[in-house]
Amino acid sequence: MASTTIYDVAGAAKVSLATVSRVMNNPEKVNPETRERVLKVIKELGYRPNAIAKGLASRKTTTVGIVMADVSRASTSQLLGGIMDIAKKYNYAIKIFSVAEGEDIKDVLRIVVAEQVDGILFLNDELESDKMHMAINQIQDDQIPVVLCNVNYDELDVPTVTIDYEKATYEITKQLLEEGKKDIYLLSTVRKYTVNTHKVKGYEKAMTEAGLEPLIFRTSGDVSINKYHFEEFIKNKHIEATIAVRDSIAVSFMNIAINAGYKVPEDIEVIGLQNTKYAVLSRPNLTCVDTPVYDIGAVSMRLLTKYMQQEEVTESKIVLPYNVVKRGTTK
Amino acid sequence: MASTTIYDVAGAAKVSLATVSRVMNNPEKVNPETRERVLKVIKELGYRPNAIAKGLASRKTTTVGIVMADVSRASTSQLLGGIMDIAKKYNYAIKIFSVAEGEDIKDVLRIVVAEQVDGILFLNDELESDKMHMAINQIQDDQIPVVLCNVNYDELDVPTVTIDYEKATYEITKQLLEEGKKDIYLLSTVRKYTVNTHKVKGYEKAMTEAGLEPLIFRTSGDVSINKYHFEEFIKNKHIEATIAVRDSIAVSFMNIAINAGYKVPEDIEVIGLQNTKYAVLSRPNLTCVDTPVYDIGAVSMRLLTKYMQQEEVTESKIVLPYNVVKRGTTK
DNA sequence: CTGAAAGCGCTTACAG
DNA sequence: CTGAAAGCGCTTACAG
Repeated sequence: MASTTIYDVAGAAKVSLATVSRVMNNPEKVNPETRERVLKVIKELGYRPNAIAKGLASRKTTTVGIVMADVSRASTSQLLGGIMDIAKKYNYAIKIFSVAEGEDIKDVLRIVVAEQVDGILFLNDELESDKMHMAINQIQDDQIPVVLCNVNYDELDVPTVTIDYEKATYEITKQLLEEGKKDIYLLSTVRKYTVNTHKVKGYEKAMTEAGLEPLIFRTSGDVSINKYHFEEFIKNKHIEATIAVRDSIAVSFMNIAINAGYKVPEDIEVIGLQNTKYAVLSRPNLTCVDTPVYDIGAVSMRLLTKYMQQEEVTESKIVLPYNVVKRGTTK
Repeated sequence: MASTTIYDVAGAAKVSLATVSRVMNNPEKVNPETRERVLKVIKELGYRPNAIAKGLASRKTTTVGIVMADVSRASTSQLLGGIMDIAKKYNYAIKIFSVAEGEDIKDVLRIVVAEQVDGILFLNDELESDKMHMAINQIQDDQIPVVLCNVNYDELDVPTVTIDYEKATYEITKQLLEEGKKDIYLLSTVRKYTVNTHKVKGYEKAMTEAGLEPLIFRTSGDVSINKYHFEEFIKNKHIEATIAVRDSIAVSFMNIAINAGYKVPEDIEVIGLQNTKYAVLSRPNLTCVDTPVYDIGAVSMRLLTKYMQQEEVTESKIVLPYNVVKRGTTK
């Protein structure tokens, strides 16, 4: 069954294809009566313009490209949730692209550009920083709007939507310090993500201001690996509180600590910096800085639509607010 | 900076655009010397064919459409992981579409079709069953290949990749029965997903065969809701074991049970039917039927490529194997 | 093996 | 307000 084209509609409505096109794109330029007649035929035939042909003729595909490292990561899929909802609202289609481990971002980008997207969203921060810089320069040469989503390179002048992870971590560390805690560890990852770098900075600032040496323990994001790290860690260190860059790391640590005989929060307080579903499935439930990942996705997509439609943008770097959710792992 | 077109390449290589096109699509039809010359220019100019123009001219977009209810659900994003990896391997681009709560699948489908995808993948089973049937009929009328991914409508003759949830649940229930357990509850959802229907069937079969009345407790997938359900549940029932359709439900139940004074697995055994990351972040770790969600995504994408490229397909309904991972919540 | 030409299904100045 | 025509960047028979 060949699908119906603009010619079919034009024929049935006894107008030229130009008029049908206008009815769809500039209805105000068409005589109301003609317009109604065409609209009726469109509905009868169930006509929908071929997006590919439209894209070629108008040189706008109404499609955005999303570049990410790993879809299955919880934050990525939540970002996607926000992005999809807003994209739907503004009638944008979404193409997704992954950068595999070891693959060159620039290669992926050339594909994205060849796919003729109207704008690009970079998700998260698992992509190597220096390559990202080059990649972004390249896109900007191509004149195609980009927004960075949940990642922040301070030194780059690129539209960005994120939260102030440094401040969040600084504040939560300070709260622990004010309670009189001293042996506060930051549980971070071995691999250096820019977002985690900001968290480390905020933590270090708070500790240093309090005259204390920062205590950072780096491990893997993989539970089956960090488990062993934590078993050693807990044996050898005196720990009063931990703040983890990811909830799953916080929960993994807490489970090991409790199994080793510690009480949470009485002996050790534990805090996560995300507020994912892990936080409400742990026992006790995890206190968290709540980072609005869905919103970051939604806002970044909205920002991108502004650039694509050449609307005026007053703020190109948007920082969303966060808040703290107190649960059972803190006093 | 306007991007380079096939004309630029043709000009620089002193051939016609037809030859450039052939070099890219049917290299064997081009004289080796000419081919090398063109290839060299392509590399120099960094030429990549405009995917949109190519799609229009060839009526193949090398793009697949993925239709889903909710990206942020863990199983969806894992399916996507498998899909993306295989799609990349076969050079397919991916467009994602969501069906919002209350939205008509047919409306979404008309968009998908207008976007000119070469094939469609339906993810999971959150879409209303009767509407799905109509939707699938519609696509098949449009002659566009479809594969169902991690969902199975027995009564529909549509290519499908899934696992045998009924058998898996039957077997795990039987194992508990053989240990002498009788008060074995199935924790399912209030909303009826087809996949869960299969799980219920397998469970009921095992219980009935053992001469026992099936014991099904239905609750919400939302932890903040099912928590209260479980508090009542545990007060009023005698429970020896539970099997949950989702890991998060299993963990949520287990936390309530332990807080109420029960020991797991001594008093109550708990089993999940997914094996997500939740299973290794619970205390104790959750015994699970391990369902290979990534693989389901990968295999379904591979199957779809076969249909799109008109390769011969020997099996249109693929059932992947699963296995059981014993951890701390069973004896 | 190679090129000229038609066509994919639209949009968009340009006339009228 | 409407239509004829050119063009978007490719592919693909058809000749040669």
